[in-house]
Amino acid sequence: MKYVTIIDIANELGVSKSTVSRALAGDAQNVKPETMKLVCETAQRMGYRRNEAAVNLRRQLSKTIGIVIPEVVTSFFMSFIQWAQRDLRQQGYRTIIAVSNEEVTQERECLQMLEQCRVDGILMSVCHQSANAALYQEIMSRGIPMVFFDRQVCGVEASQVHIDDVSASVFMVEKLIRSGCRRIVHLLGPEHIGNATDRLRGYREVLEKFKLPYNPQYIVAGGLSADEGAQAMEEFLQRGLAFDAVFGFTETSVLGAKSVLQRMNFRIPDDVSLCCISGTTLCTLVHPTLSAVEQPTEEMAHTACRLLLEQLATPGQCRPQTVVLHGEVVVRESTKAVQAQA
Amino acid sequence: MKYVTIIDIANELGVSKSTVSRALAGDAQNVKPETMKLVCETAQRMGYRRNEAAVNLRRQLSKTIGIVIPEVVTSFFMSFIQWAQRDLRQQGYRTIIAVSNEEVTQERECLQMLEQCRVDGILMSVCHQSANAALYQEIMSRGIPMVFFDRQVCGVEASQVHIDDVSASVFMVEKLIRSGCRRIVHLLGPEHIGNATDRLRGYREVLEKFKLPYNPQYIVAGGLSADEGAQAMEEFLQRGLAFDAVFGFTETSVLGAKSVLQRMNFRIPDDVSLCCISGTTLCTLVHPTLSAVEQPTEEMAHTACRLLLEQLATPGQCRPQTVVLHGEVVVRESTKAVQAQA
DNA sequence: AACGGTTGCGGGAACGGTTGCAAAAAAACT
DNA sequence: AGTTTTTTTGCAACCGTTCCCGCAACCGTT
Repeated sequence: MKYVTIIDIANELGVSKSTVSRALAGDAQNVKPETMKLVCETAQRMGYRRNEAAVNLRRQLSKTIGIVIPEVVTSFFMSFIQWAQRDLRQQGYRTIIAVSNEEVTQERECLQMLEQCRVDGILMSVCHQSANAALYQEIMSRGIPMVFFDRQVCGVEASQVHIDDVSASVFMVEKLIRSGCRRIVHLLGPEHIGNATDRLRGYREVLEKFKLPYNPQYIVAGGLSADEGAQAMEEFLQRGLAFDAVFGFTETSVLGAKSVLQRMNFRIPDDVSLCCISGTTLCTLVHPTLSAVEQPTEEMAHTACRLLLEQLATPGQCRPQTVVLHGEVVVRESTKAVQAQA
Repeated sequence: MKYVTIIDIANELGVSKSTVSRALAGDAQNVKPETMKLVCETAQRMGYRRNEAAVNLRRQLSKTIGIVIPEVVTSFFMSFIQWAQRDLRQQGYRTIIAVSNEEVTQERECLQMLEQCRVDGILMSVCHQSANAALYQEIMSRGIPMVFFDRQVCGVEASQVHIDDVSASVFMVEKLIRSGCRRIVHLLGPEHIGNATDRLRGYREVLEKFKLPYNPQYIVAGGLSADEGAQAMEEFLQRGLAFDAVFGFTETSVLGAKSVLQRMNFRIPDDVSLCCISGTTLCTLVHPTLSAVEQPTEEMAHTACRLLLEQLATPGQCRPQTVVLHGEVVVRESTKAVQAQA
């Protein structure tokens, strides 16, 4: 239970703790090579582990970045974290992960915890586009840079990185229409997630462009989870309306809808085309594989880290900037081929 | 960039920092109710955030548990973390998550980092059954309790919690045989994961019990990922052997195999039954839904936390204990119904 | 021998909280 | 009023590390 400290090492060797500290820090300027070697070996031998708490306290910074994500079900956030951790670690930063579980109050607790741990910066994907906006501002006003990724946040002057939801939607829905679909159901995302509005807007833009009627009956709240998606699908089926495609806010909800349809023996894509935005590897694991606008996860992580690291390097200097990435439409088996020009 | 400290609050109110500290700690014994109220309000107003580093340094403990997981692709570990976090938070513990990416050296770095952060205990799922065993021992000998979950670890005297892989295997394979399958391919897990051996043993036991021949040709190294599973499946198909079922070490590898089979128009389960151990929600999202022995994720998390918390409560007292949980066989669409008794 | 410069090291004050102990203040007894 | 008891507060040490400052030893130069 007792950890070895630099004082223990100092006593062991009959030198001062300053020397030990310098030796372990590799300060070649101020410590003789032999001493350095001796100290490091003794530290190794005695099983010394630096006490981060002491370092943080003294240095007034933690070399730690907090990452807040809304959920751990989809692989997107997990994969984002993996990329981000790699980038951050390369710059000597640790990461501490907090999950808000899509709940505003839990999100607040997460942020408070991160502040207590004196994180140097925060990468954040919000669970509500505006509910905690004031808190974000407060944190940033204390000098802790935040970069928001994936989910857009409203009314906060901060760096953001997300995909162009409108055009992602446009691309995907156009693909559907060009493949012959005319009555497209949209599984709408939760209204408190800004991206949902944009994706719906893209959907409507395409209908307009192709002079197709917009019928609100074809819009169902599909939530985020597979269960919600399944429920939404059943709800729509109740309405008894003809349809030939389902375009979903997110992967999981479409997969929920998919299982409902397959259970009712709809053929995919012959009877119904399926597609969504924000696809991950999951899309390739299901059958038929799911057409989707893929999140550029790696790029998003790189960008978010870059924006954050820039702010950390030049405190208070950087103006917030928003980077909009482009998702890649990947057509797979769940949508029909684009037909020859009519 | 400057945080408010208890000294700032003390100066503001003209009291000592001891009083502020006690007031914020809610020490009703030693501080007048009015003072307490005043201090708390001022702290609130000034935007005070306790410095965890200072507390940890003074208290010689961090109230933090480290969780090390091998990967972030499958939802199992994510979901485990979520449950564990809930239990631990209830007892006042924070969590810090580290990912070893299935690499022994990265796992060592993770553990070193956790030690530096002076975590009070570690929940761990290893990436190799024995490679870092000495390190685990060393950590535990320093008085940091570790509990190993899901993946078994060899040659270490520590608490573990995992499912009964042999009987899980037995149950699943028996189901296959009772549903009429006779030539069952097994996608073997990596040899450095102890559970793989047990699952293979279960497979063999059933064959023996039913007096079916064991043919090593039907065992293919299926790895962990979907890609590896797909590759293994193709490798097996090359052999040109007849088969009517695939039983896999894990979900993802079977899903990889599944996409290969479906691309080649095998009907599931009519031509080939599919099933695996260690299924998560993913099994219900694919089509046809996948029969599997489900991980009792929640129970495993509860148990692991309980074992760890017990050790934390009575330092050095608890003998290591191994808890073996039972997975639940969930039959879904990818396997045929069990036939009437022959 | 005296000089400035470099090198290598030790002393000690921070960093922000907690906590045992003593002292002061307030309350409750004679 | 004085005494005891209780409540409330302040003092100071401490946790492990960093880092500024100062000291001594040694160097080569004059």
